[in-house]
This record gives sequence, structure tokens and C-alpha cells, in this order.
Amino acid sequence: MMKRSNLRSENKKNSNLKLISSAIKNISQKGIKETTMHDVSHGAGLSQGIVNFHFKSKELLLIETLKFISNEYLETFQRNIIKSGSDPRKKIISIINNDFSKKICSQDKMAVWFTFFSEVKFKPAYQQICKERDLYYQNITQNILRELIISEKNNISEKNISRGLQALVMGLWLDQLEDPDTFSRKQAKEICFDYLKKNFPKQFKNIL
Amino acid sequence: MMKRSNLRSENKKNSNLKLISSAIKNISQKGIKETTMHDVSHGAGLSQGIVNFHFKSKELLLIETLKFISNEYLETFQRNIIKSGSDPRKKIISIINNDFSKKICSQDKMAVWFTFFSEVKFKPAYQQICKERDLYYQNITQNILRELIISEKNNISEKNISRGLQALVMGLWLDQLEDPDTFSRKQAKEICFDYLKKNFPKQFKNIL
DNA sequence: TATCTCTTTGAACGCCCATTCAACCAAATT
DNA sequence: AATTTGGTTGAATGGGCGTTCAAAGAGATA
Repeated sequence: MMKRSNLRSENKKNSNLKLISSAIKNISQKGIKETTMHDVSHGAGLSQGIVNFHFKSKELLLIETLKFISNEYLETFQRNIIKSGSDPRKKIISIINNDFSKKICSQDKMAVWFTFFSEVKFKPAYQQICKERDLYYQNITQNILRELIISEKNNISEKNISRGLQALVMGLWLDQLEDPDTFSRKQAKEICFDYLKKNFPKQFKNIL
Repeated sequence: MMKRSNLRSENKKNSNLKLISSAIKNISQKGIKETTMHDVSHGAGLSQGIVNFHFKSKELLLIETLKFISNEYLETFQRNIIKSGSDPRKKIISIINNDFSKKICSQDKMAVWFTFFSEVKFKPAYQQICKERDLYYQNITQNILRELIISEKNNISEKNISRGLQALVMGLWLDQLEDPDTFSRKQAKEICFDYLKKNFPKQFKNIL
């Protein structure tokens, strides 16, 4: 009973993963609607009907794909915060470093994110996934910023600054999409760090 | 010769406008791919084949639609700057007020913008239109910020701050889409004004 | 009024693509 | 080895949608 069928369930997981990866690649190159089931299955080295077998429908494949990149994001997000200890300054810096890391802030990933964002308004399933990720980010970030506000002894609005920072990050992500030639991850980080420096001058004077 | 056919050319313009308006409405409710030619023509009170007559193809209709909202944006943008005189502080404030005005920052318009943004990567025509608008915005904004930097006598990077401000605006626009319930245009403006205050404390101390 | 030109109509066409499914194969179980 | 279970294949199906076009309608022109 312990040892559930082995080779098979692994192969199944492999196939699922290959299909999702293929979906990501295709979506980043063509968008959702131009990506056909054939594209996805053949990109994964499998054949036509397989996506429907594993995911029931195209729509459900897309939802799993969004969940996948969302989880991927949250995992590195969490891992980086834990690694950076208890100093709120280091924590917030690690969040920004993560948001503009090569893995997270790649052109492909950004293309996929914004493809889903653009459908959030009419697809409740997408909205829920995106909102959950956002809430998580907001909670963590807001707590860190609260600590910083207290230490700094200034009276900034906690909500405004956390919302502002998140908007800044998203806006810079969009830049990467719209204008990949002049965008640089280094500059994006600088801009975010400047934002922190201006709001918490005492605490970041000697650290950034 | 002067008086070119009258009723006809006006009706034609009317039809064009009705079709583009219908396209905007439909796209904001369903996205590009779920918006059919039938939806657009019937939304305009006309019949099936008419879009192809006026715009040749669906793709060309979409391009004209994007041009339309882009021009609409730029017109109010320019008008507001002119109205606000020569004080760079007033100019930049008017830009932000415009960006978060009811007309520009409506849920519908935002949905349309982001639908197009998400396809920018694979549609050169969209990219060009978006980039032109961006460049215009950037040029104007950067000049205003340069003036402010000089008056303030601080050594901020002109490029970073203008890119940052634009990203902030876009990020807040996206917020309006993803999270319409908690988004407020008032808060969005506050966040942008805070950004200015922190970067130009002397000049905005008594004005915001 | 008669003719010409431009616009509109909506049925018909054909392509594309998600989905289905019978047949097949390979792994697990007995 | 025989049987059951689960995964894979790829041809066939059917619906949806962009586009076409002949015919009709409405303005302009004479």
C-alpha cells in the first residue's frame, strides 16, 4: 500500500510538467489564443489528444500553468526572505533582488504574466490566483515596511508605501516587456532602492 | 470641387467611429480573441461584413482601435499640460491628475490598454504605437523633471526618476485592473505625489 | 428622372482548432 | 503468463469565426 505505482506515476508527473513547460514557452512566444493544443503537445514531444487526457480542457491547462508560475514565484520569494534573516532592511532588499532576478524577471516569464493579467477581468479563476499571490506579497511586504516606519520614526502611510512599491515593481516589469532594448534589471533595482532610500533615509543611508 | 460629397463622408466617419467604439466596449468586456466581427458590427448597429469593408480585416480594425485610444490619451495629456502654464511643478501635477482622471483611468480603458500590452511582444504594429506614446510621454516628463532637479539642487538621476514615475503610474493602472475593489484613483494620485515630495521636498513642501 | 458611385446587407464558404474516441501499448497485478 | 489498469496515439468530428461577394439600398451627379 505504501509503495504506490512507481514508474507510471512518475511518467505522468513528467508528462504534466513537460506540457506545462511547453505551454509557458508557447504562450511567451505567441500568446494564449495563438497557442494551439497541437503546439503544446508537440512542444512536449507528445501527441495531439494528450492535453485533454491530462488536463481535461485547454482552459484547465491554462489555469494549471498560471498556478505553476505563481507557485514558482512564491517559492523563491519565501526562500529569499528566510535566507536574509530578521533585519527588515535585508528582507526588503532581498524581495527586490528576487523580483528582478534573472529567473523571475525574464522576458518570457513577463510575457506569460501579462498575458494572464490581461484576462484577469473576465476569468475569475485567473483573478483568484493572481489575487492570492498579491495578498501574500502585500502581507509580507507591509509587515516589513511597518517595522521600517517604526524604526525610522517618520509618519508615512504604511498602505501607500507598500502599494507604491508593489506598483513600482509591476510597472518596471511591464517596461521589460514593452521596451526590452533599453530595460535593464540593474536599473530597475536602482529605481526601487532609490524609492526605499527616499522613504527611509536614515536606515538605508549606509546600506545601499 | 471644394465641397466633396457631404452626407456620405460624414456617415462613413460615423460608421468608423461607431465600429471602433464598439470594439473598445467589447474588448474591455471579453478581450480581443473573444470579440468577434459579429459582436463589433452588431454593437455598432450594423451588419456582419461591414468591418471588412471599412477596415479590410480584424487585425487592421484592432490597430485603428489602439491608435484611437492612444491619440485620445495624448490629446488630453497635451491639453492639460498647456493649461497648467510654465511652472514645472504644476505641469507634473497636471500629468498625474490626467493619468488618474475618470476619463483616462477607467476600468474599461485600462482593460483595453492591458489587452494590447499583452500582445506587444508578438505584434510589431502594436509595439510601435505603444512605444511612440511612451516616448512622447517620456520626453515631456523628463524635461519637466530636469527642471525640477535643477531647482532642487539635488543630484538624482534624471533617467531613473522619470522611468520610476512612469513605472509607478503603469503599476497603479494595473492595480485598477487586478484589484478594482480596493483601488482608488485618489490613493493612486497620493502615491504619485508622495513620490514627487520625497524626491523634491523643497519644491513640493507647500504645494501638495 | 436616370445613371453612377459608394455603402450596407447577410448568406455562404472554408479554414482552424478544441475535443472525442477507438485502437494500441506498456506497466502493474494476479 | 494472463489479465487489468492506465497512458498515448492520431484520425475524425463539429462548431465557431473571419472573410467573401452578389445583390440591394441610398447618395451624388447629370
